[in-house]
Amino acid sequence: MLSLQAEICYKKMEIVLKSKIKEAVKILYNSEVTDDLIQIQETRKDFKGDFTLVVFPLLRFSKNTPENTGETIGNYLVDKFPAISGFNVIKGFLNLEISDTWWVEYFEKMASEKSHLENCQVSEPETILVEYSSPNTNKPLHLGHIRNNLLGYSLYRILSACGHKVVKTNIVNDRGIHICKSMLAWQKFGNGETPKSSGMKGDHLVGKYYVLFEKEYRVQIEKLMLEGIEETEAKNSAPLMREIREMLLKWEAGDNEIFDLWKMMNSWVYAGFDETYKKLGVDFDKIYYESDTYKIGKDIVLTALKENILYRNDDGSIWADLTQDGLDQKLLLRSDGTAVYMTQDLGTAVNRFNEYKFDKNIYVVGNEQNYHFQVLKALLKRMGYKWADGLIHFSYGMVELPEGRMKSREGTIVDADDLIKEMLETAMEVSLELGKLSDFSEDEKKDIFRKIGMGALKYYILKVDPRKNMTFNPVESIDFNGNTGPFIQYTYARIKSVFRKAELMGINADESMLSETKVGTKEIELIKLLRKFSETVSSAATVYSPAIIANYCYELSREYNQFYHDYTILGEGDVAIRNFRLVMSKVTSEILNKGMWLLGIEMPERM
RNA sequence: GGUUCCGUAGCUCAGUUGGAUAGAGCAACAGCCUUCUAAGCUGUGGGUCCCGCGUUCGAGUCGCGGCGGAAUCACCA
Repeated sequence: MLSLQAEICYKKMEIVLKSKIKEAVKILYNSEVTDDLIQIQETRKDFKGDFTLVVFPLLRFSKNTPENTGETIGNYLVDKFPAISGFNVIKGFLNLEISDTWWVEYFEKMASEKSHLENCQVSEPETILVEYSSPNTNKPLHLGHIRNNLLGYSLYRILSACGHKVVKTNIVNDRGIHICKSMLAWQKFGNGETPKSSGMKGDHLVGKYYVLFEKEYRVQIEKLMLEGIEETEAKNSAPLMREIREMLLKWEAGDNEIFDLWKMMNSWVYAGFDETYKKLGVDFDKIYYESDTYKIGKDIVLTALKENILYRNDDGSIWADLTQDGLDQKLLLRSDGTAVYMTQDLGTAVNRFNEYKFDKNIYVVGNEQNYHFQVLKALLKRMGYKWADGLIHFSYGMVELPEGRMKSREGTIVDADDLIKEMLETAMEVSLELGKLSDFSEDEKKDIFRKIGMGALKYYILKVDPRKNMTFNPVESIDFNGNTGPFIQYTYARIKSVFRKAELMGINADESMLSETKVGTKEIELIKLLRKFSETVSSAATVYSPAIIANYCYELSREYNQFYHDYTILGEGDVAIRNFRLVMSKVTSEILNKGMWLLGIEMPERM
């Protein structure tokens, strides 16, 4: 065992360095420095050293050149701090070299950790609701929903990993005028078609009638316009529009026939959604239905009206005036008394707070709804709900195709089920071509194809900064080389393969035997990268970005693959070095596995 | 028009609280499998970080002004 000073906290070398530098400035220049002036960063790869102190901010104390200041502080640190084995100064940068001994001891502790998430735990865990998916029950899920679901689910795992109590919720938009559209079309043109009779997945069947409604509605509008009626008027007075308005009224009045129809068609859709969710590997702890919460919303609106927070228009509609908040007038109840989107969201939020007393309620919803959530928060605050500060709109960017936006009218919507199917097929084709799985059973193979195909899809979407709009290129998405999910899975499978062979040779990775080894620079590079895992997870949780973890896993895989290529592990004659490399491989595989797990991506043992 | 977000290599994307010579992948070209999985590794070429001004010892990063793009401002959700 090596003996290092107890004060060297293995978790945060930077913190120790900071205090040492503070001490140095005090003794050398007789000055007190504040923390923000001590800037420590990792040394860039093309320079010698491990940590770098930027000396520019300290010049005001040293009253000397950057070079001399760096030199003086460097000498002091090497003298007083055994973990620092040397230093060099380039321009205003003091590059500190940490001794190999320190790195090895540090790595030994890391290797003994079980989850590698020990350092991510927050001191004050919160109750956090994550709402994601929020489908409409009138059409199947598409590519946009996939991004939503993957982000929401990953966010859940990341926040949970940091110690928060996270509740996955889904709000199903199962009521409203748009739902009536597919119902009406089915009633008129369906001839009693069911998922069973047609063999169609329920959500797709309902979606078919929604599209049919839009088509017929369009025809009516155009006909009216030919008769010289203006477009807005035509849209309002088209017979189909009148009919769905009536239907919505009947629905809100609880009309039996309409209600039964609604229940039946929704049950078809839910069966379809469940299948897709299962394939995506996402689930929910609590599902809310707008049909339950819109009434609460209505009550809230009427109460607020009495309190003069809202106002009633001449036609009976109820509005909020948010111009003082820099927003506009917002309709909350239609003149016929039916609810709108905002009405139910008010109800849902209040309902949820009463149920969970959450610290945060994160809405994973596209950035096209930024305005909606601004209004929602402003409204709730105005109504006196203090917890509204805890509402967070996790606003992610749109998914576009290389040709531009997906448009239902042009039939460019990428269907979730189709896409998943395609990914799995491609994974199968590529795998079979490489022919590495010939000794596997059909079921085992299928499972591996699924992991690879879904891994590729999930990684492709999650590696992009969630806030940014992204382009989904179908050709690129099924590429398994380079910065892709399968690349990371492959790295993992490779390590697993090494361990299978090691077992046959009767070799074990022994974490307790690391200290006596002499390590190479490549090993230390890897240790440095492995060390960054927990801080990567922490910052992913802070800024709500699975992409940070995705890119970290990629970087780690690249680094490991270089190592794997350049050095032999099991063939190494020096037992201590062989063991060191084995332990390092083991930790790498554990961290890759955990990192990808946080993204909701499964890792195959072989591929 | 108002508000919000975005603009980095041919394409898709990284780029920590402002730090050193801006990085990957894809695509193109040239190499590396009798040795732990070549879904890998190495190399070459590729940049006015949209433009301008400002703050700073230092700006892709911060501020202001342009230009370009997206979203939104519905009795749709």
